[in-house]
Amino acid sequence: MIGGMADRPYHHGHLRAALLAEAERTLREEGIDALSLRDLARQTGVSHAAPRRHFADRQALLDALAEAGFAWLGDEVRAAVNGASGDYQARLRAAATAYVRFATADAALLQLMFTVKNASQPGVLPEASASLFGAVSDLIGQGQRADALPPGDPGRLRLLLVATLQGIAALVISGRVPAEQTDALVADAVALFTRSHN
Amino acid sequence: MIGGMADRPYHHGHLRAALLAEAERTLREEGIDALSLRDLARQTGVSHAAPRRHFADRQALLDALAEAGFAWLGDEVRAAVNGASGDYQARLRAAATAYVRFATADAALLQLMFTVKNASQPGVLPEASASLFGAVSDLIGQGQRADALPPGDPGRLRLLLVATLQGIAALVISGRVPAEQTDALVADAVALFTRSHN
DNA sequence: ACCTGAACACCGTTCAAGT
DNA sequence: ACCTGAACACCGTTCAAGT
Repeated sequence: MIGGMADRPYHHGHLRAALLAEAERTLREEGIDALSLRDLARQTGVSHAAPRRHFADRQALLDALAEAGFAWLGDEVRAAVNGASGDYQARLRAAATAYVRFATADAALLQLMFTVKNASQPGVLPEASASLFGAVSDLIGQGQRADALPPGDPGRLRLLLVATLQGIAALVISGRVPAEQTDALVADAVALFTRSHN
Repeated sequence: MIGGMADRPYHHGHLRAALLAEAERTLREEGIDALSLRDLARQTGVSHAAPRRHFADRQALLDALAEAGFAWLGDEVRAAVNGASGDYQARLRAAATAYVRFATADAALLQLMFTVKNASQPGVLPEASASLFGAVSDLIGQGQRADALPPGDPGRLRLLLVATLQGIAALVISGRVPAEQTDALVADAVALFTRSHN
């Protein structure tokens, strides 16, 4: 045997996780068009048909990526809220900033999360996004109890807040908002929600 | 000659327009994954290499579709504003509803408009979206003059309004907002902007 | 249970050649 | 100026077979 590299055993052992990690990197660095199952198999050192065991088709892989993305974004938003000091508006701004930062750092992933033709397993993605929506729900509840947000159906207010953050992210990603204006726009959005309530 | 159908002449004559029309239909009815240059050529009755004369590559076709989409959406929003009767809030709501209706009726096209990896011709897409942004700018100006919208930089308010509409559309398209709740969410958004100013 | 290798039907893109 | 036909290097997906 020349070269001395230990041969990978016939069974990879962590193929599913390896594929997901490699896919996330490719998605972030090169965009969704560069994401091919064959290429992923090549970079992971298995045959082109091996991924089939773990992902029924390309869409199943994309769904899994979106699912992981929701969990991750939910964690980021929660961490930003918990780590922020200051009044309610400051905490809301921290959460909003974390959201938009995630969106610009991993634009293709965010887009994947908010498109979803038809999840292979119906109900999986709504469940995954519940983590994010739950974090925002907590934040809404706090704001309404502190009279820092307008009263009314918290569910609709939550949707409206997520929509606004999502929309800002979309504008930044598409280049219609220059990167320097991002923070100001986020601050404007937060001010709009907390207007005459601080 | 059997069948009697007049043979298409060697030169199609309106190939570019025919390709765009067919592409718009496919995009709307079957989504972006079903949009292939070869299939488009087939359905238009030319060889698979013919589209190359009019669109350098697949991305150039997508850019052209996005460009047309912006012009169309701008027209829709303008028409809604002009056709609405009632106070300012009613006109703003009409515009917002037109936007979201467009988004849900042609989800894949809207997504194309707000992704844009890198337009083949830099500057073409920003120019096309100016039609939409101009319509919204007019609406913002009217609102601020009538004291129906908060004062401040109209440019930022415009971005924020577009972001909110875009975000609502994204939530509806991804199925996170049920279709029945769409109108209520749009009304909430409009109320948020005009709050304590009507 | 997990992976390989060959096969099939598609793509986008290129380019010499035809009208 | 516009379109064709063959060619190239890719895909996703399927399936019998190997370990």
